[in-house]
Amino acid sequence: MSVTIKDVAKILHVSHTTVSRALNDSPLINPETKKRILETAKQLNYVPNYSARSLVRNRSYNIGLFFSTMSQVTSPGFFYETVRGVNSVITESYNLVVNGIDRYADVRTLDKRRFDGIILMSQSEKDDALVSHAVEKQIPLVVLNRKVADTSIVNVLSADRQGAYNAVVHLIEHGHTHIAIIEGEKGFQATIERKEGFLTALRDNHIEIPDEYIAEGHYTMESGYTAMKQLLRAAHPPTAVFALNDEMAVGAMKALYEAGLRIPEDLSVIGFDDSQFSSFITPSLSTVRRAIAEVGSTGAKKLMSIINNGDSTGEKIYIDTELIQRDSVGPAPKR
Amino acid sequence: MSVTIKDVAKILHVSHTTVSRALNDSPLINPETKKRILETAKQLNYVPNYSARSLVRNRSYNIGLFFSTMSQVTSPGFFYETVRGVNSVITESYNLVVNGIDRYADVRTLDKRRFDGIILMSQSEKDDALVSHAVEKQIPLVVLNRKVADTSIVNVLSADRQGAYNAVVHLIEHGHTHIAIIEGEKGFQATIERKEGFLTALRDNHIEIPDEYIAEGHYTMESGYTAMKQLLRAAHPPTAVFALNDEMAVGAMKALYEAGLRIPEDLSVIGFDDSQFSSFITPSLSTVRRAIAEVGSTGAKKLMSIINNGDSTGEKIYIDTELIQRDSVGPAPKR
DNA sequence: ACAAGGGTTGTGAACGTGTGCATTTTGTAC
DNA sequence: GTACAAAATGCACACGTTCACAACCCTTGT
Repeated sequence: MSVTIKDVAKILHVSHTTVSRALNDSPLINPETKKRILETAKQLNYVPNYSARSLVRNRSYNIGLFFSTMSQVTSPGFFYETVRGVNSVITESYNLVVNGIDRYADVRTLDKRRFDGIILMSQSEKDDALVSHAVEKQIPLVVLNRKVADTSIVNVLSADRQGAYNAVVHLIEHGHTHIAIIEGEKGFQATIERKEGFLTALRDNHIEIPDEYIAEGHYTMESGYTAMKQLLRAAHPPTAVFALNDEMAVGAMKALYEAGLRIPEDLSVIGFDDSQFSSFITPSLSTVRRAIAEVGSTGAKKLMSIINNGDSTGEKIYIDTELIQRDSVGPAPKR
Repeated sequence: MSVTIKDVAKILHVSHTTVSRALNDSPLINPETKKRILETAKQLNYVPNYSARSLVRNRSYNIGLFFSTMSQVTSPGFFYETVRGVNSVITESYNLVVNGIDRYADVRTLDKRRFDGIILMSQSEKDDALVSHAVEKQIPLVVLNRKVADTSIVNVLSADRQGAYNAVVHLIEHGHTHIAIIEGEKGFQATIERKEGFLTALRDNHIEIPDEYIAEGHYTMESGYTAMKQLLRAAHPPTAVFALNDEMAVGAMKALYEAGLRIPEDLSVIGFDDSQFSSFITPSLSTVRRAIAEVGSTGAKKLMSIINNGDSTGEKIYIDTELIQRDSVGPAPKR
């Protein structure tokens, strides 16, 4: 059926061992015979049988990229960037297997022999079952996006706190001193980090934040809309709003639009995430871009080094964010 | 190291063959011993070695999902929906391997033993190299999104023509008779299909279309913007515009906004694709949603049936689109 | 008691590749 | 030419599983 190393061997009157050595450029082979072998292998269109190779080498050549769930990922852009980042560093001899971990009935069937290593884009604490399983079974693992307690594993995270800090400084540099925040879902790591950055930036610049400048949100457009309405009812309405993600920023903009306020002349808005739509809305939305693809690629690089070199010192790596300046932020209006 | 069927066999004083039979629920086994074996297998946390199984069964248990390229996919939403759709029908025993075919130096290294079947989300004619290779090597193949000449292979396509037809009928039902089109990149299959639907709808309703209602576009926001400006300079400007994708629709809306025209009071706009941002802009954009996830899932089902049942009659399957009604379409203004 | 036959289990080879060790060939120095 | 080392090659087994075939046990009918 398909051509094997034995077929190549037979043609050249050598043993299959020699052919094997030629294909793996072993030092134990005459360069000339090696050349001959490689030539006829190519000519015969030889392709190694990965199953056989995997069996004897005890390597699957599969890298698992798992999301908490496949049916409700954070956002399409988030998903795409992650896959793209990881994919860019995985070499041709490896297969990148993408799945949601909720698709596996039992994480314990995830075997070292089925995956040489696992990259987990974690969005929920439920993933900890997989994490501890991998640790126990000594499957090389890198966790992206969500900080995990175990210090022995590699964690790649977006520096959301610093990004939020920069966003708020950006507002301050435009003269704003009345800056409100629309928070995200309570308890989420992202919410905590981003709010922390917000508060620190204000503190560093000696700006106080009254309670009425803090509005609740749930990362949805609707919640941003109602939050903004609430903020506008404040005794001294803010001149700038920092929404913890872009969806809420859009909701806030809708509320401002309805209230007859202009952006950014009357009020500046800045979001977080740089969602795809941010550049399409009017005015285009200033925001903070998380380098998701870079999170994926550095995670993948780390994983490959763990697999190949066996270095498994856990660490936490932070990937810088980028401030995206568009049209929704302007100078603070005179009072 | 890890537990094999021989380990299980040794404990129960049976042969490894018996264990194998138990695990594959073969009829050639006593239900009672089978039960005993399954129990201890579970207890030992036995996981089958896929490499070994693959080797002897000549099956990789890998399904390849290939995009033309990974670095510049049509849109994040498109990518995500595709993967999600395919993933939803792939069972746990299979690995879904995602990649761009440009990552493979030579498509001929794509082997039947490495992939039991391939799903190709095709966006370019360059993919034909892979198609013909798969046909030649008899690798089960399903091509999504792009019509391919070879009638022997399964093709799953979005019914763009019918979707465009419905969109235009939707405008006509709102009383519009002066309807313009912003075209997409010349030569693209999608452009041809959508324009065809547009023209047929007008013809069926005895509406003429003057040349000045046909504007060129390139699927970008900028091109939609300039196209709209051109359309507004017409002797009798249209009351409705059909943009062949959402990006161009947004560009058109920006041009209308600058011209002081209201949407949909003065002019209605409808797009195509239901991009993520369509619901976030103001006014929210009416559009046509392609059921990408369904394209993926039906393609995957077809592939699995080819793999398992060997039925390989080529066919072209069209997946219906869905008209998404939002706020950018209203009744035609009185003249 | 014995043959027939169904049900259940075991034996041994095979899948394609890599590797430790033995063997042969080549090269070098005397 | 011989001795020895180094280089190159071959042999045989291993990896974990499946499968064809043989072997065994037990029931049933004569």
